[in-house]
Amino acid sequence: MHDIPSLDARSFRELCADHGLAATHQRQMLYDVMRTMPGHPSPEEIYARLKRRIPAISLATVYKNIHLFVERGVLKEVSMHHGSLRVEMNGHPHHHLVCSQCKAITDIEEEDFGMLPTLQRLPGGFEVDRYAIDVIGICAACQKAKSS
Amino acid sequence: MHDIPSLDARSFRELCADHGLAATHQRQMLYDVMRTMPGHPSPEEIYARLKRRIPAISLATVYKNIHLFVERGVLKEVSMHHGSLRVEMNGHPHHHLVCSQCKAITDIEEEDFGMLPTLQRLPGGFEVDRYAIDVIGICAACQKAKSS
DNA sequence: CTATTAGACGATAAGTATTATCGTCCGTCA
DNA sequence: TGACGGACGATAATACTTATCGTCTAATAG
Repeated sequence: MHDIPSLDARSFRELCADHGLAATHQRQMLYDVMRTMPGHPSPEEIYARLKRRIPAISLATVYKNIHLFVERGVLKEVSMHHGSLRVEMNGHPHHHLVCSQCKAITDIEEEDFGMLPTLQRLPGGFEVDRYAIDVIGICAACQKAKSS
Repeated sequence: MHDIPSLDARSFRELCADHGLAATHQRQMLYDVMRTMPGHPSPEEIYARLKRRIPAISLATVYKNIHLFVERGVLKEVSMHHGSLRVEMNGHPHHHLVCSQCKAITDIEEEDFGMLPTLQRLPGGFEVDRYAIDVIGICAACQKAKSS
């Protein structure tokens, strides 16, 4: 178990400057809490822990700043599919093309991949069932909308 | 534009029998609506369309039956990550190991893949940014829990 | 073909997760 | 130092999903 080195205020200011964000105390603490929590905690879990450092913090601030960090490219979302329940009717093995702008999902057959990933090392005891590949990008419609 | 052949009542009954489900009218219409809607519509969108065929249908029935179909293996979820917002702190290129039971997410470095997928064919105009690979299976802890 | 019964249905209340609004406050720059 | 813009916190509002419960229907045994 090794400690995660703490990000000093100076480099946090630089990070913010690079992404056009004001370097506030709340943001630094939020970032630090996220950095030191293992796994991929939910906003609620982050909030609970952050509240221990800044009791007056609000959950809305956590959401607002996570979204802001994502918008400005400081963080990425784990998945593009977290809005609502979606299911597969397509029986063949296939994967997805996901537009990061409009979130549209298009199926793409497994045969259209020339190569499939193969895992060399796995954490002990994990039993693999299948792969799900998301190809993330910008769809034709959103590109058109952007350039206009 | 070709029509999607409609599933007749007989084969729907077989489908249900195979998965231990009662073949109700609502379920058949739900299944049929989902089958004939393009893309991956949300439960609300499915409900809206289904309501045109069965005005008395309830949104709760849509949710209940989608879940039931998923449980029994008739359908699959598009993504394992639709509970709540999760973000990435991990800077390196990496992917995820996802337990389909407990939904835990573990990072896995890109180097641990011997081969990365390559796309041969793309729908015109889609601009690829990156790949996100989920390796779906059962984690060690859930296997232990299952076997005990 | 009918009676029985488990499971399905629909209405609706409740529970999560998330976002918007708004008044106030703080840091920066003139 | 004063004005301004962005950030904050409280809270209301909204979206999404699940639970509950009384009624009804499909499966099936006779």
